Amino acid sequence: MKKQGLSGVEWSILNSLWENNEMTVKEVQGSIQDLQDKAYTTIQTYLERMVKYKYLKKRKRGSINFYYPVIDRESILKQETTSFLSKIFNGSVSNLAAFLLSTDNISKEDLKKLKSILAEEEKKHE
Amino acid sequence: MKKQGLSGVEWSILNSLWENNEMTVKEVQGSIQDLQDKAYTTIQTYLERMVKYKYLKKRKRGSINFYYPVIDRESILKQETTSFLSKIFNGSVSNLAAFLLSTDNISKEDLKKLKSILAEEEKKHE
DNA sequence: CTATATTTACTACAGGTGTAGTATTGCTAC
DNA sequence: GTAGCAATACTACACCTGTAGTAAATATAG
Repeated sequence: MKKQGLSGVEWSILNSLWENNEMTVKEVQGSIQDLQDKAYTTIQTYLERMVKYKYLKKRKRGSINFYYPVIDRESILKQETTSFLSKIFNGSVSNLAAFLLSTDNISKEDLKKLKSILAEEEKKHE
Repeated sequence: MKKQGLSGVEWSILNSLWENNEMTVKEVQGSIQDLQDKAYTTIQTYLERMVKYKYLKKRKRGSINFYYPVIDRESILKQETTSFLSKIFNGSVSNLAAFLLSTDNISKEDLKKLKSILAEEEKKHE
């Protein structure tokens, strides 16, 4: 079968690795709240599978494995966003925004930030 | 294990059913491009599993099964959107918008629509 | 009515995914 | 240098998911 999109945990792991460049199993576990109560080998399995699927590579320092990302954050972001938007909102952010507004699912702050981002964009293209 | 989010196909099926109230296997297959070249029983399996997971129910008319949705479109939209945004964009639409703008991944039309939706909202709250 | 086609109900199977156990290897503190 | 702890490598297992085959029931055309 084909690998699905990234799961929440895989995403957290990637975020940690993008920030820290390379990490051991233990460090990864330490950095992610949701993994705190999981078995050490569970995290190991995640990491090994992500290597298998070419999201990561590993390198040994001494006898310890260090994992590091070999995929680009921006391209994954784009891929996940595109697939989400096209699946649910016919590919359109404005549809998403319309939904959030009409159902009151956006915070005041976020709405404000959204407006200011767009205003900013406006300026740039004057 | 836990059911993942809705797959693309499941989403299409739900959309068809929300529009048509109830449909047979054949009708579902006919209504979705991506299922055209799949075996009839593949669609049947999708539908039966969606019944098992309580997205749908079925009712017999004569000896034919008709499937219909028992979940609310809006609540699923909300659930999927929330989980996507929190997974990838820290729960914030403005982060998503910022990403799309900075990487030039939004069409002119969509951007225009987005602005007009926000302007509209502005008016409503005067 | 009977041969054919449709539909259902059930089964199957490979690969994904969350979760973790076990055996072995290697490090560390006496 | 050895007992114990930590890390690696490997294996396991149940449920998910895409895909579909098969047998039995039912409808349909002639």
